[in-house]
Amino acid sequence: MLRPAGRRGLAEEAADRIRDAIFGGDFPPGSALREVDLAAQLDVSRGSVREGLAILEREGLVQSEWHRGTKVIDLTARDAEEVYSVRAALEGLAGRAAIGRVDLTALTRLVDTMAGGLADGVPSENLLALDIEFHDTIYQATANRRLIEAWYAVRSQVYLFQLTRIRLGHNEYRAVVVDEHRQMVKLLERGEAHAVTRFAEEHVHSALRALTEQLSP
Amino acid sequence: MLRPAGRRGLAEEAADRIRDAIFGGDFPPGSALREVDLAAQLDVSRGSVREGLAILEREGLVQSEWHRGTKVIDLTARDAEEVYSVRAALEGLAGRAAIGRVDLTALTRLVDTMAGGLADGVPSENLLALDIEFHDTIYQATANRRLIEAWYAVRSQVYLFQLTRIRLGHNEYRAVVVDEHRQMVKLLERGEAHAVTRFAEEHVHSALRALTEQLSP
DNA sequence: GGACGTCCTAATGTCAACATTCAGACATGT
DNA sequence: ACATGTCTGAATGTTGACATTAGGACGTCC
Repeated sequence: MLRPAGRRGLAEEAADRIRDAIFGGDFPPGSALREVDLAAQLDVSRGSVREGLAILEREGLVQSEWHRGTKVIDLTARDAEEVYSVRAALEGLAGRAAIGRVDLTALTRLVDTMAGGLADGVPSENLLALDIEFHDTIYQATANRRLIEAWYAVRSQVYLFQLTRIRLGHNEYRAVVVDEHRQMVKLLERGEAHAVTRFAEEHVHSALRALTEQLSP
Repeated sequence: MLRPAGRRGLAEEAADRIRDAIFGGDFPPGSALREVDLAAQLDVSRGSVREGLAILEREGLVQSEWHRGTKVIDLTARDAEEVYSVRAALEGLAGRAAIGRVDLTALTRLVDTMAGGLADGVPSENLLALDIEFHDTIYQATANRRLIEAWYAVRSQVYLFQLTRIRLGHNEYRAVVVDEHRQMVKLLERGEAHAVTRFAEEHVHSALRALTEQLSP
């Protein structure tokens, strides 16, 4: 009943800090991440920072070039399209595979918390955290390690894109989050694979549409 | 017209050598990859080997645990199911996105080479290399970097699984490769997204079935 | 003024020494 | 015999020094 206890190294720690800093806006898209600076700020060796940056590159949050350093990714409309088209395929598969395995009460609780927060005027960033946790729960339920890996490879990028969606698009996000996720729970409960797949994909595509409207003009 | 010239570091080099060794059977599934040994054999520092192993972990070929070293992945039926279900979703998306962009003559040439090799009694390993190149071509044509990344995250595992399919299953692979890929080209030419998606997914699932028949009994 | 070659600097790439952790062998006590 | 505690060796984790590279600043030549 006990999950294996995991120790962590400085690289994971560094990756966490840098990721949070990127989400927090300390390193805007396109900015350079210098290993020496990061090492000094985090008080770890450059080697550990390097390894941490490799983790973030795996998540697609940053990009490294030979002897040219690593930069935070850009957030162009094309990038959004790439990320969300892959995400749609993954969410479709995940939804299908999660039928009969997800803890529906846990999902409902998450949606209820979102609804409550929405009514109480909680900042959209917090709703987004619940949003992601909702999808994490589904992926975990599939117990498909490769699928979960593939999700992690876009998750941070999704997070970053959704943050800009929130920050640029006023209340558009708040207007749809709760309903869309509650609908997803309902379909998962009904258990029709085809319907779940289609809705999950549509859920992602609608997010993309909302985003591109704010990126291009 | 010129692609940017890419320099490479020792880490990529090390990753290539180790990957080839795994494919070649020098490190069977489950075996340990000791950094000191590898560093000595490759005549590079442990740091570079470490970074190379991180690359292979990104490809899903090996798995590392904190202070417990890295091992080559296992090839259980469950692992095959995980890899191929994700691959099916990706191939479906890739096929759809490649319509109208992929170089159909290049694909045809690949299939023809396969057919010729099949008739000439070329080893199945070579056919497999062409098989993978066929799919690489499709993914590249999509110009979707995230999709290509996701493909790279399963590609080496697919390679390894297909190698065991070849080595255990005598001529089952040779009997279907050419026809399936020629059919794929035909559908890509016709350009109906739904048909391409469905066939690409089925193509992967049939490979999974052939594989599980040889892994479980 | 523009094309070219030469430095110089600031960053990354590589390495070898040191620190830490794990897993098993062994001993001890009950 | 079993459980527990201790030790040890072999591996990984971490670090700081050194090597290499990219790209700009500068000067020269035409």
